[in-house]
Amino acid sequence: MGPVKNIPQHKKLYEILRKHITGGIYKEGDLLPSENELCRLYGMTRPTVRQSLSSLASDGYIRKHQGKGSIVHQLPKEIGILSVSGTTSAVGDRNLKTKIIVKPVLIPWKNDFIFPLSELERESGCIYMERLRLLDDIPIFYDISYIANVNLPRITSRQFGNRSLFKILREHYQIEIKGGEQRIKAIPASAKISSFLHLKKGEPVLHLERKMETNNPGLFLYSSIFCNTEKYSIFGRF
Amino acid sequence: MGPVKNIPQHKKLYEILRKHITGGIYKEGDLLPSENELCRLYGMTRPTVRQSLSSLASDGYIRKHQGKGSIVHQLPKEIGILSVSGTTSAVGDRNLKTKIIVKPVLIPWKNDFIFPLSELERESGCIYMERLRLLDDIPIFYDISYIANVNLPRITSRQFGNRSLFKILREHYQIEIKGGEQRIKAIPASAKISSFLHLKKGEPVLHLERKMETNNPGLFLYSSIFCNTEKYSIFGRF
DNA sequence: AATTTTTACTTGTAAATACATGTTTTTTAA
DNA sequence: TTAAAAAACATGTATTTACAAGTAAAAATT
Repeated sequence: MGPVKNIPQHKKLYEILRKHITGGIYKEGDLLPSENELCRLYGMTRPTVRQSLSSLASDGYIRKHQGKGSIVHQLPKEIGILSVSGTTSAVGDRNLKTKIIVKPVLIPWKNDFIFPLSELERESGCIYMERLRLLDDIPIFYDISYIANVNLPRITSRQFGNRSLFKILREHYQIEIKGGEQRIKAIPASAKISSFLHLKKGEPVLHLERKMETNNPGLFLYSSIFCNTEKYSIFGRF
Repeated sequence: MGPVKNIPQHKKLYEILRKHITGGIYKEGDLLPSENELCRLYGMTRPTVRQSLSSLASDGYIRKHQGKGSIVHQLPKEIGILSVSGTTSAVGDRNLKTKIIVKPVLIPWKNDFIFPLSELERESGCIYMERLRLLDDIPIFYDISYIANVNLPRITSRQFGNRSLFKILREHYQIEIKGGEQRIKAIPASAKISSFLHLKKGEPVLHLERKMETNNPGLFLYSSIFCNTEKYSIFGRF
């Protein structure tokens, strides 16, 4: 068993309400119970409840209105930590598949890597993998992931299957994504990318370069993602 | 004079520290004064100081590390509320120009507008404008803005010049952007877009559709933005 | 009956306090 | 001299209390 962490109360309530919203118990436009009511319901004080609500608001699950209350907001569908919204209809519960193109392997970092690296990261080497993600059997994301090889024993030999990389990192290594930064560009599809994403060469592709921070300071996940945005858009809040 | 609002203390400190960071008083990697020190310096209590710091952290200006302190983080250059990072060098203090293509005019909303509209917005009509924004005389953004015509007297006759639309809304109408959502796609440049952005027709263009929330509930800004991302990337945090 | 005022309830801001937990430096002991 | 222990200091979590300000419903007034 991994180390059982003491989860703070405000995080517990955040998770409870988040699941109630994503699970449909609270629907879009619904008014959440008032802060004082949540205090009574879950035995917390108002500052604690407010911390949960403010996290939910900044993550886009609710809107707060002074004098009114907290109103549930519509959510996009999440793939990994990328949100997608369909251009014609809602993504909903569509068929989501992941295909491993290159299984995790340990390689040296490239000299001109897309983000600056720390010495420790450079020395540790790079765990590299490529994945293709499909929605309704249409390839949407071509994903190249890079992680520094620090404290991730046996990761290159793990069975990934359809499970998310993030899930494996969380469950086996207690690593959670806390946030990150990204650069976004529109580029013409290369021969390789176009074949993976079923596009013609030169057609527009969305390119994301991301650096993700984890609860382990010093450990970052990097990814270079190519998206076919013909039918779906990337959705985000700011 | 417009109504002078009581600005909360945590917001004041947020602004002070934000300006110190963007102004270079605190540089990247610097350790901010500790929470208790900030309390003494600005005569606030720790919860108030913490609220400022947590806002700065969620906006990407600092990173907090338990036991260590708050560390200043590198920032991208902001254009409007879009961040840009150069692919070759930092954007820094480059020449930024705004060119009005279509001056603000009042028109009816299109039936198939990019976002769903409330009845009040539909009835009020739409203030429409088009702008081109250049970095070092290279056109980077082609911007179409839509605002519902509610409580914005004389806006169509105002002189915009180089001033930001956001600045005018803030200074003359006390309207501030609180956040929003966006859809991102890569599309081929149309004839019109390609001529504005100095690209060939069909070349990849980044397309953003944004809905921005304001401090006036019910009032939203909408924009459709086309970006030339050949030399610059859109930068964001998540 | 319609309008205005009051009241109750909502979230927002802020202070004072306490203890937990992670990090760094200093002190102490081997 | 080195290594372990303690202290000092950082942020994290949580409670209690108080009042401000926005909203909506109830009550009073016209």
